Amino acid sequence: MERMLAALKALADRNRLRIVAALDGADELCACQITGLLAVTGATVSRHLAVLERAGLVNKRRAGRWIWYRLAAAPRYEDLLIWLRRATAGDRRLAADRKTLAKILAVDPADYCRRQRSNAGLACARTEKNR
Amino acid sequence: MERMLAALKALADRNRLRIVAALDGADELCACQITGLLAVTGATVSRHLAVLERAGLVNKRRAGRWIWYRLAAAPRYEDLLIWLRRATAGDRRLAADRKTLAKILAVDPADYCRRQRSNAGLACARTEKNR
DNA sequence: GGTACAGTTAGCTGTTCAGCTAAATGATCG
DNA sequence: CGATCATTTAGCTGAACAGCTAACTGTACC
Repeated sequence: MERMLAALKALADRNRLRIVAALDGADELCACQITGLLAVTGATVSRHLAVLERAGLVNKRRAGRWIWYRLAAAPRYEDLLIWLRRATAGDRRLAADRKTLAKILAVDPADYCRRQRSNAGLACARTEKNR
Repeated sequence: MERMLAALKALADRNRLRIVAALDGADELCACQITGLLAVTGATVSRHLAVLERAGLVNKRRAGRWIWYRLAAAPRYEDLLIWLRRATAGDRRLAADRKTLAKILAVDPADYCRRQRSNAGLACARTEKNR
């Protein structure tokens, strides 16, 4: 029950749900790309990713300076993800996220991270409002 | 996304998860029986049930003095419940709840509610600890 | 080795929320 | 009607937690 509750609590947050949906579309993203997508601080994203990892929902992989995250292939969460996909099917916010993510993925990750650091407000970030 | 988040938040609480599991076993329960099961205040149970109802997870039905709750038959939450059943399959706490619930259901509801009011600590309540 | 860089951790603030008690509501029964 | 009973609402307290800034930890590149 604890593990299950951890998973539900991990998903019961708007930004973490957006992260999971994004990872479900693109299969691997670095923390920096997710930061750009959500338009929140890197520190905040880092904590969200830690919550998702502790719940066993995502895995991380270090590659040099970057850390890449992907959805965990846990049979335990198979049905949950199936529900999640259906329930998010027509969602506007997530549709917008997919468009933003496509723009982010079109750029080389190294360039994207550098640009994000120098210029806090990117195209994707400017159009989003949190809360 | 809002409705979905509401459902996830509703389930991301130990006692509400116990309520849903209980309703999934016995198909209809009155607030008083749930209060006995969880061993918390009636006021607390009432708020939990309101959260579950607002999320569309349960329905209520008034019958005289009592109010009966049951799981909503919403296709929207079908897959979620499927996952929930599998994920809770071997859970000890919920197994204990099922035993307690059997005892509660063995008594006439009217008697049960009256007895609960006069004597705060019932057999089922004494053996449970919250948090 | 020093600098720059990706990500994390620490510490703060404001909000949300689960639990309680006490008062209110709605329904039955004498 | 008045009493009683099942449930809800109001108001409180303490814990959990999302967001931020600033300081730290590794890693790569010069």
